[in-house]
Amino acid sequence: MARRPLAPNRRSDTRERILESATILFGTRGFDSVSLDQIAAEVGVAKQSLLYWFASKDDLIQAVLVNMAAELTVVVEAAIRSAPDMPLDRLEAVIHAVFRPAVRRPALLGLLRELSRLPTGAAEHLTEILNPLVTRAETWLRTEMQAGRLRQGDPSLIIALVYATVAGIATEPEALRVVGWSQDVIGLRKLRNELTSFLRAALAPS
Amino acid sequence: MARRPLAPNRRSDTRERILESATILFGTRGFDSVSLDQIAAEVGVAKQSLLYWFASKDDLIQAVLVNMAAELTVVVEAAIRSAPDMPLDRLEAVIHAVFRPAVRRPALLGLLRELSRLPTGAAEHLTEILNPLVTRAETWLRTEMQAGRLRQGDPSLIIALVYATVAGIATEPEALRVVGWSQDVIGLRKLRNELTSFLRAALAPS
DNA sequence: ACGGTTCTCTACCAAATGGTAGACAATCTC
DNA sequence: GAGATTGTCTACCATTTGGTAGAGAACCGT
Repeated sequence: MARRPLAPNRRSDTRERILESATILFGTRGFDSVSLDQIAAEVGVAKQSLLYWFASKDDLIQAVLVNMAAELTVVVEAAIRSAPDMPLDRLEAVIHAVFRPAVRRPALLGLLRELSRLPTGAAEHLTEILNPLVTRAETWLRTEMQAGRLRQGDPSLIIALVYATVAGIATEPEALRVVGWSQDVIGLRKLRNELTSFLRAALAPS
Repeated sequence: MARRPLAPNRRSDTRERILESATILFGTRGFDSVSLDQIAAEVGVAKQSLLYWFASKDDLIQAVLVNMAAELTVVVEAAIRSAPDMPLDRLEAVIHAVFRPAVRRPALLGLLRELSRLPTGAAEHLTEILNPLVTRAETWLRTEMQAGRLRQGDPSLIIALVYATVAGIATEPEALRVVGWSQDVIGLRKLRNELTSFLRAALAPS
């Protein structure tokens, strides 16, 4: 005796609502710390409805990650296309693009922190999506360096450092409270700006 | 019928062995993903021996964190005392000091990533230990800036950014494999060096 | 020698977890 | 209107989890 009748439109939006809630919960508290029951309660459905849309918890995790990777890809690609031509300005535009969805939904970047604890099989799928993005950024950096518009350096290392910093910033603001800061002093936006100014200083051609 | 007789020396070293194994497991896989059974198996004792030395899992977590914080404090203080007088050199020495225990035991920095998921009550205790360290670094940076030996900036933001980067680097190397890098290309040591060179570029007096 | 302390163990337990089976209602197709 | 499809639910289950109870061995001080 299903109490909630089907929505008037043909397809239900339950899948999207599950993905959204799961993204937030997984991003803030981690895969293993969030149970299917908690996600279901957040969405407002029974746990078995989750398992109707996603065959297992690992499936749901994978879907959340692919979703996040796709969203990041879109905003980054858009930023690259529309950004100014000067490499440092373009770099700043991309950084801002990465942070923009996170300003509205900080949990998105929190997922980056979880990349080291993927369910088996999810890694390959994600690599397929993220690797082209990274490779593209790498070749772009290298080209600009050879043109003398950026200081010489190892593109892989630079990207890795930026990635690590963004993932680390995503552990905020909870972690920073522990060492004695408030969110007012250290905000996501301030940290993003500090990161870009660091990048400018480190990469400006000498 | 305890099969293993007591060690010849009076105090058993079980507590230390538990702390060491718990540090590695918690640091690599997170608090919630590691069960007491797994830690006990790693140490080679029964789970109930864990609960003899630590009243609960939260107690063990807190002990691990306090241990880590104390170790970090020691190496940082030592680096500050013995480091050269030039602020950028001293900064580099401190960064190296923070990474040194991690080179031998990467899981130690992984704990930083877990600071946002503390059991209730552990936060205050940790703040007591870490906050003085941060405050001291902050005032030191401010003094050097006023003396014109470092570029002007917000000390809190700089420290937060460095902290975020270190915590992010700690999510390596697993996470970086996902975006298509090998550990050979991006190592802990290389990232550390890149971080210090970024800091030098960003903080050198103009 | 003996009683207390220290330390480790086996045996359980209640709760939570991911997942299965299957009933049932609303809708679509014909 | 009949049957298939879609979507949600209740009921249940095996396993794992953090934690308790308590026995017993080795060692200590006296």
